[in-house]
Amino acid sequence: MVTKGEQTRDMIIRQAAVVFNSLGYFGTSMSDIMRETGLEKGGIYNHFRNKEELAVAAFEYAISLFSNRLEQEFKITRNAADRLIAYARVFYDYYLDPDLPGGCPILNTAVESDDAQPVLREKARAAMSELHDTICRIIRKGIERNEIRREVDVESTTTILVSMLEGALMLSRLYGDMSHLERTVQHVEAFVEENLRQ
Amino acid sequence: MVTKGEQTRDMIIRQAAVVFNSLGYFGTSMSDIMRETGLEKGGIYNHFRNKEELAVAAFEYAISLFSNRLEQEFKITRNAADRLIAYARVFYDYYLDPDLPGGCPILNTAVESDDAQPVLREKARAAMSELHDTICRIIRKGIERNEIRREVDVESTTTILVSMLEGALMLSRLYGDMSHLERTVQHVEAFVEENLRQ
Amino acid sequence: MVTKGEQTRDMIIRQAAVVFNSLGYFGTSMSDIMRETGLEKGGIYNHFRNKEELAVAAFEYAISLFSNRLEQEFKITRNAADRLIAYARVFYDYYLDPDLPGGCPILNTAVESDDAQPVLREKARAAMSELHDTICRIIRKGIERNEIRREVDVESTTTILVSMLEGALMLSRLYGDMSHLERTVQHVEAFVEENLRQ
Amino acid sequence: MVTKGEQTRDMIIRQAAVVFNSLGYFGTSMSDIMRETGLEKGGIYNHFRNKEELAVAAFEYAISLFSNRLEQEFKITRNAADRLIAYARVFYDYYLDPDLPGGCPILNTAVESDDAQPVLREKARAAMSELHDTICRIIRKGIERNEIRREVDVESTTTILVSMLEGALMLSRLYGDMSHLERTVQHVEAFVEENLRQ
DNA sequence: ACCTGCGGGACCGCCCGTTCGT
DNA sequence: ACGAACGGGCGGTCCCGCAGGT
Repeated sequence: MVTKGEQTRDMIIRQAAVVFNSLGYFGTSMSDIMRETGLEKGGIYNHFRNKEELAVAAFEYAISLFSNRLEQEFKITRNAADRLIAYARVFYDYYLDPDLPGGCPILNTAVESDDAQPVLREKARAAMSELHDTICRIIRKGIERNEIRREVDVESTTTILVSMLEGALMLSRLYGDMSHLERTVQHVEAFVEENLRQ
Repeated sequence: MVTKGEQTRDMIIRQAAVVFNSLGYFGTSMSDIMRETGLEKGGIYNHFRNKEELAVAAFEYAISLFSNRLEQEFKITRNAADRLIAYARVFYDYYLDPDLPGGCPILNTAVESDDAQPVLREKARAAMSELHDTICRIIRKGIERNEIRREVDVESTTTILVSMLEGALMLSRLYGDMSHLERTVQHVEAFVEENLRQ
Repeated sequence: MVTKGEQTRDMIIRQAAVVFNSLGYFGTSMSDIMRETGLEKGGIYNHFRNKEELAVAAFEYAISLFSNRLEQEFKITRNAADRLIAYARVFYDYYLDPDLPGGCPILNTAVESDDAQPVLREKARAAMSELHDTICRIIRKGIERNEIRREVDVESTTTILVSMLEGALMLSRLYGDMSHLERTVQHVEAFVEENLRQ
Repeated sequence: MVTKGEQTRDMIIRQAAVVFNSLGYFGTSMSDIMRETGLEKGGIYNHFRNKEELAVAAFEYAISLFSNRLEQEFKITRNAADRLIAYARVFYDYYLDPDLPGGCPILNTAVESDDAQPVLREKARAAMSELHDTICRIIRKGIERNEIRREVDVESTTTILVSMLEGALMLSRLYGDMSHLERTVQHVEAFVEENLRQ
């Protein structure tokens, strides 16, 4: 059973995720959250001890949205090489129709959180590692299943794929121009076919 | 002749660039700048109308530092294919020994500045375009000089190179682990030799 | 029911009215209000969006105090000619035992508020118009009731009475010498008897 | 001989008088004076020890302008009764074509200066006394010369005349409506003819 | 001798994140 | 869940002294 309080908490998280991902941790004030949720300060602080705790919850929610997209894609894509292409396309689709405005939450948090925000930084690391590991696992499984060439350097390829798409999403968002992501997806497709697929 | 005021102004910019690139625009307070410069508020606001004007000056200074590195590298590298590799290595070197702590100022500013910071956003766009155009020009000249293959898609290749290295620098910084940049540089080297070099 | 917040808000207004009427809008700092109310900045800004909003509320409170005095006098004075004399005496009494130190709030605000303080200026205009209209109405009713001579110029007489007493209060306050108001009240009495009373 | 320095000092005073009379002592910043004079801070502080000293000089200059007007009128008006009317008309003319925007400097200073501005307050008192004494002297001389009735109360009449016109100028300025001063001048004319003139 | 403008530091009005009584 | 109160920090402006150049 879901209590009223949990519903409110979830609503706050959903709304806060939008604001935090758009304006950043420092750029977002609790007043912004108040406006967006329609709650008073006390109502929010009832559910979260402080701004950071809320930001962490919102970040994890944002990550879960993106992960769900990936899972969804991977459900309908069994071949490892295809999955890597699907992964690239998820970034492209995410740009066109994002769950949250403001770009990739992991990159946003990684860039903004410094030594003064260790908790968020750690969360960003964990989320990025999760993404990295997912790609690694796909490649490794692909090698096992003879869908991907045996000589491929798993770690290195993963780094390339992740870097490229994070960078391309950032570029497309900076210019409001999807062509950067478009080209990157095409490049990933060619790269997979020429260098990875068995 | 350089007046005392200009010297002070430059000093403020240099110190501010460090802080802004580490903590971000919102994360940086004027008190941080005061502490770093050793000046009082009045002393700083004598040279800059407001925080944004200082941030813009600091950003432009940060960009100039990175550009100088690139130029320096390009001075000792004539071949276009070698220049692209040199470009990748500049990111790697920048990570190991950065002019400013905090990573790539362009990416930082691109990620943090939203619709509420239009001036900084535009500056980030301009700086990124400058970088993009530099790479484009190298490839195009390489094609003219028969150093790079005729069939190479200039724009697309540039997007890939820029995305990959911005993304890789972000990854290496997030983990404090240079291996991401290392692998990316190796990948760029291979990519240049196999796909670009004539 | 009166909430705690309303009580506090009223208290702030009462205290602020004292300070604003003494030191003026610019001369009063929020720290002055803090000291007087015993509240912290946040406690005050909870109830008023900004200094101007507080100043307006304080001004309206100050006006209401003076209006109450007038009403009180007019309750016990039915004859129009007597009421005009009572009106003059209210200024005299107000000097001797003011609700707020600092003189006439309307004159203070009229003099200090310029084009940069349009809201306060408008409030001062409205309050002065209210006062003017009150005197006008008394004279007009007095003419209807044959208490005041038919040939009296209502508007002109009102202007004279208002000007004279505002000016006299200012003079008495400038010198700390009630004789200016004393003489003016005597003059009003003579003026009413010789020129106005039927 | 007038040195360059004295010229500059006078120019500063003239410009400052405009600003101080418009915005008040607190409402005027030294930057306002800088903008108006075109001088730098040091250039101003060379001639005046601090803001207050400048304000005092500007006030005295403003007073002198008004006094000159009065003197001018009194030069061409020998009869005492006529002089009192002329005095009223000077206020009217001053409203229509002021030497300085912002109304009567004496009233402005009297209203704004409180216990925190003892020097300005004293200057305002002195200037008002000067005006008061001038009117007193006219009436007294008028009595001596049989231009004004013997039984007139000099002090009281002066207070009435001064109060009325200061008040009326304030009213006309508050509303931007000269009719208040117009009526007051007419009333003074009638008052002089009926009550004062021999 | 005179002016310029740099730098200081207190203070401004305001908003922040937070606590706690209701 | 509200909203009053907190207290400190925000970006920014103030007035002013003083070193240094002409």
